[in-house]
Amino acid sequence: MSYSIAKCDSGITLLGLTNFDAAQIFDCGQCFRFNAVSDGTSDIAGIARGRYLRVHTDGQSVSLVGACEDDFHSLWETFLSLDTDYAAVDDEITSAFDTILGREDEVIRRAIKRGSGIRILRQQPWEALISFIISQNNNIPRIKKIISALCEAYGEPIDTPDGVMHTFPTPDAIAGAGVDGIFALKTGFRAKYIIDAANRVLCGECDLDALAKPSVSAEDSAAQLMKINGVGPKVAACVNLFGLSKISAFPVDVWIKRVLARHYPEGLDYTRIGRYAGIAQQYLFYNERWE
DNA sequence: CGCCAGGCGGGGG
DNA sequence: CCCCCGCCTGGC
Repeated sequence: MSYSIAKCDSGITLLGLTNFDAAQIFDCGQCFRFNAVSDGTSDIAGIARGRYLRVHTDGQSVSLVGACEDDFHSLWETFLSLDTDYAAVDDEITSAFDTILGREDEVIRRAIKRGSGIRILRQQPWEALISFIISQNNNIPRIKKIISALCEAYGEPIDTPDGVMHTFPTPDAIAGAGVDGIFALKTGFRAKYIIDAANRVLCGECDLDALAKPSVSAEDSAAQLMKINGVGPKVAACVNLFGLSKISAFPVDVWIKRVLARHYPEGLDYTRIGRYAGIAQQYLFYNERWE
């Protein structure tokens, strides 16, 4: 999985990086704030961790446009999960499925092959929490629209090469908006959930930094998150997986239910997949969603 | 018009 | 404990 970092005219280039496909990573539904840059390139750009990131892909190499090495080590290496050996992860997932089913599983092999460029982004816990509360009973275009409106209304503006963009609003900013302010952004019945989340985070009742500690299990973390009104098992699992680095979390949504019914009619005990279950979930999801 | 979209809370059986 | 309904909104 070794790759090298080089400076280039536009930023930094990552050479020899495998298991990395920007289109898959930013289009597999884990993240709602990145989009194709509309300038003829197939670059993908957005705001993460309060900073602008633009990913350019050119054949074998991936470059982070406008980034310097310090940015890479302090932000993007972690955000993009480049410290994880996905080839090793894939092997472990494959053998876990074989063990659970007691046979060679072609379904997970195909899903891994198709989604081989996916990496789980390490998003900020607070952003993941609000994003997946908004995602419930909703579709991706509208989720993106609502989150964008939320950032424009209550985030901080930052200048980028693509114009003014906005950071994700703080719990304080969202709580200050009140239910009416959040409802005005077309969040519908989720407005009161979003405010409840902000209030619980602000008063310390929900301590996201504490939940992010590796010593806190995914189960304990989910139990804490589900005290928030509007957070059930699915949203909690997504926050664990995408915001709290708890990669064993396995969100079960309608697409995964479809996968289980169609491809594992004899049943699949996904609680036995193990420490990389969340990555397996992404492969299965991606394979089903964009079949 | 009705139905659905990456769920969840609340009520009734 | 499980099942089922309603829910904001936009797109079809």
